[in-house]
Amino acid sequence: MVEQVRWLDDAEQAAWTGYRQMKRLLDARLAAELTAGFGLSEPDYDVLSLLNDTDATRWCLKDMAVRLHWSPSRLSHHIARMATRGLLDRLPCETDARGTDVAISAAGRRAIELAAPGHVDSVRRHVIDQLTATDLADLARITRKITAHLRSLDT
Amino acid sequence: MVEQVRWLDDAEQAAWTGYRQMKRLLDARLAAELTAGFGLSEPDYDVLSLLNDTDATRWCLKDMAVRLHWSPSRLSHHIARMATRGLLDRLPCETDARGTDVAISAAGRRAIELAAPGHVDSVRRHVIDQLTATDLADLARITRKITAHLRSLDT
DNA sequence: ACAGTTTGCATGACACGTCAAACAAAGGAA
DNA sequence: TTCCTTTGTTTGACGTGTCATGCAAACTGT
Repeated sequence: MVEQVRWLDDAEQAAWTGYRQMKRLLDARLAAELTAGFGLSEPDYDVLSLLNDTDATRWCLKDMAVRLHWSPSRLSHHIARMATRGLLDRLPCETDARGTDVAISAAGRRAIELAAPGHVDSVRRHVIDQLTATDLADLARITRKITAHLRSLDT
Repeated sequence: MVEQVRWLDDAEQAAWTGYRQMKRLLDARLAAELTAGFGLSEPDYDVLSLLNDTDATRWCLKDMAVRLHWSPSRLSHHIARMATRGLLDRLPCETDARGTDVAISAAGRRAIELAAPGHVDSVRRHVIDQLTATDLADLARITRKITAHLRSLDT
């Protein structure tokens, strides 16, 4: 007995393929501008923003992973890559001998402070400025619904 | 002279971070269900869908790349990987000795016909069913605006 | 016909992210 | 204490996507 498949109708297709196309083009564009202008990837940007914007001078990986919503493995790999580039320093955690702390380096601070205005400008030009206030509210509402649904599946 | 940076206000932040979070969670979820259920990745799915849904028994890489909006390099890499898994066959193009044609294999056809209903169901459960008809129209409109803007930059 | 350019694709090096496995330190129960 | 489990991190293998490069076939102008 084959279950009936409900394929997507035109309106559903328009939303879904629209999302997929926007995602591909937008991510490529933002990554390209960030890399070309400042030699940073989006993950680099996220890590450095966290380290630069908060008062804490050091973060342990565990807390960073939660804050960034990254897997521990991903964070470990990425921190290792960034450390070899001199963007940050790894230090042994003082309160837990298993842990590793991360601190932003002078080069990392220079990089993020140079890149931040340009990246915000990219987001503004390619996203915010293309949409009305209503669009922005709609997008926030839509993404909130789907995000909430997906988070509820993991509990 | 430092230019003034217009950081994102709350409404803009809500839309932008909402999009980024949804993207990460949604992509991870859909990829996981597709892989776990059918051993296909999303790129696999896109390629096989194209080969299976159209009347043409073979496609040349060039045309596929345009149709999928993929870079030639990406397509070449991916076709190579899929060919080693037996999902499709590579044939010399008959009208252009430089070209390569691709045809779906029996295994590839089985895979896509098995996976398609499940994948559509994933999309329906995690996206379509979470949104109202208004949401879907809003999403289509928003993505169309941004996609059109980004495409206009490449011309 | 021939030289120069363009086109179609393959390849290698690399960055990114996932999973599974490994490991030492920490914590808890006896 | 001793044992067992959990936790924090690292590592390796792999799939994926990008860029730069290489190369042969196709095209173009003379």
